[in-house]
Amino acid sequence: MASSTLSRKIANTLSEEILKGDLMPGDRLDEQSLADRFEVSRSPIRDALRELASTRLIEHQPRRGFAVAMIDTTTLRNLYEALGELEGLCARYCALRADAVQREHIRMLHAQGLEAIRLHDMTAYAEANHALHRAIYDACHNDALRDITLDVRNRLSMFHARFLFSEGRVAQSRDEHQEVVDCILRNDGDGASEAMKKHVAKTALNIISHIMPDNRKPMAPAASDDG
Amino acid sequence: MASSTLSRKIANTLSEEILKGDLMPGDRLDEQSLADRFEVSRSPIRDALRELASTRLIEHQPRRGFAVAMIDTTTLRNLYEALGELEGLCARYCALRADAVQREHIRMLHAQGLEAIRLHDMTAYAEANHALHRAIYDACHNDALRDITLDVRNRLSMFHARFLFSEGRVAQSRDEHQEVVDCILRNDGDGASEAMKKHVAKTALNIISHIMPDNRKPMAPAASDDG
DNA sequence: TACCTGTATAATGTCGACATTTATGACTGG
DNA sequence: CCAGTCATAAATGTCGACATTATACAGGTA
Repeated sequence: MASSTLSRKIANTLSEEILKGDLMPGDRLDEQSLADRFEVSRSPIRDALRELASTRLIEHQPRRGFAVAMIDTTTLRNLYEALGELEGLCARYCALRADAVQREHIRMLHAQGLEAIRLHDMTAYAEANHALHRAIYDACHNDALRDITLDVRNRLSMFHARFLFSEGRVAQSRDEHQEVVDCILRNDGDGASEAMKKHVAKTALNIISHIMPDNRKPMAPAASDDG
Repeated sequence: MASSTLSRKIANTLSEEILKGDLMPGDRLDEQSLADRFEVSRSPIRDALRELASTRLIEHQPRRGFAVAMIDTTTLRNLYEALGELEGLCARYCALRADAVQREHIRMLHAQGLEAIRLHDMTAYAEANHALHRAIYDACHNDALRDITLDVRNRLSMFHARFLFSEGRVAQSRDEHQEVVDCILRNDGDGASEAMKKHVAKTALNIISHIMPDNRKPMAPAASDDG
């Protein structure tokens, strides 16, 4: 249990808290406070923060410390545009390259999502949704592309986690997923790419439209609106 | 300029040395040696190495330190495939969105490259080449996409620097650039994307073909020395 | 001879303290 | 009452030392 280094475990903990939304964009990460909290010295804290900064979840400015990355609306739009293109590429390569096991896995994850919707289990749907996208990255047979896409998605995860589940959005998202999966299963690279790009674009529109109203502040995700 | 922190200056220095090829993939970065060399303690060295690791130019393994990233042939192919797609996207958006100043800048950089070739000044050509690609990223009007693309290109820069300038490759590259620039200047997004993807693919093929035969040190972590 | 093992060395991980700089706030002058 | 300046304080940057662990080498045994 003490196998990995302290700093890595601390980085993982902080990462989860940011992804979960416990730490909000703009929150400062005070080294001494974190050292007190984890009952270690500042050295492993510094290492953990530098490691986290590599994911761009947090930002570092010399002599001003670390803070959870602030994302303004322009950057948010750019990131979603990039994510759409990247996921489109993953979907395309996935449709063209995925092996039988991977296709079956994707089909099953989509079915799990459908079942979660039927049961109105939004937590299960969120997990299936994430797993489905992840499976498509994995099946694109390009680890570099997968990693890049995953990094962008992680940077946006705090927004996803909060705004994904508005009323009509889930049904829409389900249908979009259906189209992506259909294209992948019939080896339709162009179709999968286009369907995925549209899906991400609509997700982005949904999320940005929720955030735009209180755009005054540098974009901290406001309170969740789902139950 | 002694303004920024020690660690940032050290990171920049090391980054340049890796990009230039002074430090080769697999070279270990000993903290104490670097501390002695820069005449500082290990703390700023550690910070610099963590910062460099965020660019994936170097890798970190717990209790095993830092080393210049090793790139096996599979990863190299994947990175070039990703780079082709990313640069294709940048070229597309550039063709559709670049303003007059940016288009003129791109046209001028291409002309500089042509002039460098006429003068057989390979250093000037390398600079113009890099600046042209960089200008296309900048003109895509998506900073996130630009940063992602630049990161991938930097990870590959050490290979570019070594193998870009084989005999016939420069003329070929020049013609490919010509096509990309022509497409951009006539707002042809699809054409620019396709031309750029082809250009990167041929660059990759050229470099990989140089590396594959004499499978020298930079590559192959698993298949080490029995071949 | 080959392989396992134990020890010794050297590297990274961690710690506490000091130095430097930025930010905060009070005080004075206009 | 507001603006500017100086002083205090708190945070990050840097340092040297100790702790822990991986690596290498020597020694012994099958």
